Amino acid sequence: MPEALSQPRLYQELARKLIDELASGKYEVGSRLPAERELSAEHDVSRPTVREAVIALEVQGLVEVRVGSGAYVKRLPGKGDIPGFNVTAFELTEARLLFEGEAAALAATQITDTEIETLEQLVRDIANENQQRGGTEQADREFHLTIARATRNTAIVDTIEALWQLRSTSPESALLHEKARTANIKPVVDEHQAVLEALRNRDPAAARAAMRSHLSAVLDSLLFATEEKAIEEARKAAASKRARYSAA
Amino acid sequence: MPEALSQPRLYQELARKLIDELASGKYEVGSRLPAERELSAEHDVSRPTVREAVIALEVQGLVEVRVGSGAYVKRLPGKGDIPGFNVTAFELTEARLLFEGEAAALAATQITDTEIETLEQLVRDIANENQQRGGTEQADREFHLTIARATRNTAIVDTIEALWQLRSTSPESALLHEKARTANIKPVVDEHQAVLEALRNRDPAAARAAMRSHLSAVLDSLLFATEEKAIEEARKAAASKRARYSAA
DNA sequence: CTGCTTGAATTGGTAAGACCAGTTTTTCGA
DNA sequence: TCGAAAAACTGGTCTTACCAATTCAAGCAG
Repeated sequence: MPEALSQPRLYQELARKLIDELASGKYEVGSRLPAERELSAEHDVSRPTVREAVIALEVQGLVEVRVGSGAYVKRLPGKGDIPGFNVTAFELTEARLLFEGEAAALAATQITDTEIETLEQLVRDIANENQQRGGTEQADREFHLTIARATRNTAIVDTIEALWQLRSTSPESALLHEKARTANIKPVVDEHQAVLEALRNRDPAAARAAMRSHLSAVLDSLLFATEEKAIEEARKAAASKRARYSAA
Repeated sequence: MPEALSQPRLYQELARKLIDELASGKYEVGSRLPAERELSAEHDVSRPTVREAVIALEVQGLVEVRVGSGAYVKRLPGKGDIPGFNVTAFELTEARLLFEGEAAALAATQITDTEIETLEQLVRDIANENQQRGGTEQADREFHLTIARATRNTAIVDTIEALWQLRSTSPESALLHEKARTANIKPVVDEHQAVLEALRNRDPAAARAAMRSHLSAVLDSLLFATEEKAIEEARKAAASKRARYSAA
């Protein structure tokens, strides 16, 4: 089930090398990368492979290629650009606690009756999903994204979508969530119901509080699902960190 | 200076087509895309080009290619995945107002003295950047990212990095920001200084307020820089929206 | 008939070579 | 000295070829 690591592909290896070189400061922003033919010889791969790697960087917005001129550094890579770097489920949920809380508050000022109805149906769907063993969490995701869309802000929708994608991208994160979820069913429905209620009343503060409360519960269940000693320390630290933030 | 649109590349055109097909529901999540050779014939391009397009989708997490088997749909594209779809500068800044405000609050509970010093230097750098004509805003970006890193949460850092990247990705957004920035220099330094002061005092509520105030001012300058009639409506709507959210 | 083995067909991975179309640099004549 | 033509360079794309992993069905063994 851990499904074998996909066989490494040359272009990914090369892309990784290039990103590392960028991160190491070998090339400045605005400077030109070596020509494809040079990189080809330098790393002992074919030109198509170099092209594939460069395209990978381009899609990530790291470089910009100009026809007939070359590939230029657009920005330097951050941690998020280094493949194999996984955010933990804790970090992810903490980020959602902060961001989705605010999104819910903003949504409360913009949401339509139609969207409220959609959310009501989704809460029912979530209850159903929890019944079956292999719940897909599709309804859960849709619930949160519907709220995001209710902010009428594309950037916010994109951001929250990205966070959900991270959740499935990071294997560790996905597993831990599944483990925690199956052990803790009913509260989830109630919590979503509370968020919905606050939105129905167009109460930003209540929506924020309900969403934070929900994700705070998720965070707790994650911490609970982790029993290793080493994590125990992190657990306490996280709780204390959250307490100080919430108090403000 | 708007520098001509980069000559279209075939792989991008094909990637766009494929994304549209995914969005239209032609392929379900988990299903397999046609073989490279088929797509090659179908769209009348060479196989290398197909490979480049598929890699573009892969880097965006839309598909997963399995050696010897095929490319499988991993998730369906959201708005953010459709090239040419630009979030407006307003949306972007509004999102930052929400998210970075919270990040600053959390950072206030975690930030180190060293980081405070770094921020002090960055505020000075920002002042310098504003002096020169073609300010790069590099220090500005670094200031905000340093605060993000002080949250000790990778997901938060990634998110805020992504928002800054969006800013440069969207041409419209970048232009408007530049226009607004040159017309409004000094306040920026003061506002950053206020954020820094709150962080120095480890005051989450003050940090949140200062950051929101700063981005609120940015939002105002953006609105001010826009004079078209059509936008005037949106301007009032945005202001009212923000007011209701802030009041909560 | 069932189940396992085996090998052909399919599919992605990579390389090499060629030619085109822009861009940049060099060269050389006015 | 300056400007225009030419050469060199760079990315864009195609074609062909062969390798490696995966699939799947035919065929053999039980």
